[in-house]
Amino acid sequence: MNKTDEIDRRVLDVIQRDAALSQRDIAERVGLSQNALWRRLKRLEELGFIQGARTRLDAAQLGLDLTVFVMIRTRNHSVDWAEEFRKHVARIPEVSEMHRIGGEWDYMLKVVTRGMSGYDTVYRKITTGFDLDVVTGLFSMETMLDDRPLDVFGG
Amino acid sequence: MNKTDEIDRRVLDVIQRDAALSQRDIAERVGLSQNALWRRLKRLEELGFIQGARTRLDAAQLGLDLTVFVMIRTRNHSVDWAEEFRKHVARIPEVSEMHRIGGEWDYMLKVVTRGMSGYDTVYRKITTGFDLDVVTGLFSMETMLDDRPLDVFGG
DNA sequence: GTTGAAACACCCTCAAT
DNA sequence: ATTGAGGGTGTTTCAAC
Repeated sequence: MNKTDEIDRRVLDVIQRDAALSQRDIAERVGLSQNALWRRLKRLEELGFIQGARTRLDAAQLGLDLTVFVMIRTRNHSVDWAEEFRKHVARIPEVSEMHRIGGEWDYMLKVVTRGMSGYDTVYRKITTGFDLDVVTGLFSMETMLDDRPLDVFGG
Repeated sequence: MNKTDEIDRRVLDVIQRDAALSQRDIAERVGLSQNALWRRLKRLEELGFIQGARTRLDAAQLGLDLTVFVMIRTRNHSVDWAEEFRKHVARIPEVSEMHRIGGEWDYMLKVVTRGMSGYDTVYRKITTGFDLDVVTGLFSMETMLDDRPLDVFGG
């Protein structure tokens, strides 16, 4: 990691786990004064380590009870087609991630939606207007670990 | 969705996109007074819709430049074994998600780590001490969409 | 649901060390 | 790097409507 030391990592780890902490509390946890912490936070923001904060919602409580990983093989492998496909998928709010992957498949999407009928709707949206070779879903039966913090240390 | 109306959904959508907004700003966006918004937020927290806030960090800037989806087939399918395996995987900080899935594979893990050498280390950690039948990695060549907000509306 | 106000906590900046 | 302090902003809780 460039231009950061151990204390910076600890700061980043604390705030990535809880964005609601006051600067006073963060400072106490990492062993800095509130003033010194403020300057570090400002620097870390300017350097681009910090990308804003999000409130986490309970997906199940919102009725979003089904997670499906969608594997896609395409016939077209041009860069332009890929970007068009990305824009198309970006318009589907149930898609939480999209990766271009290597090997047997070309794309992998993570879909979080409302039951099988919700997935059916998403499936239709994904495939509409694009020439996809194979589309198959891997259904999550149980989310055992979800959305954990990044491994700020180590490495 | 239970016990929530359209305004609640709008509140949740606003705060899931930006946890740093003031109550005054949120209230203005959803068309409430700050006071009324405060009561709604408190209620939404009590009902469990809100699960706290996280600061988002730039993975690439932290050196976390490789995402791998690890597909695992096991020989043991008992509930106890699954829980032991979950605890084992939960101790590996590079694993950001873990799902028990149906079909050809048994588990799918999302790993975010530092290059191929980082993945090799994680691979060894995952497989140490557990009798896994097949372990294969799907490597993300490009993250096209990442960590998008939940689909609060729709459905 | 609303406005207004009071009490308090927090953020940001500056001065001094 | 630290403490201390001041002004501005945000949060929380009232009272009154």
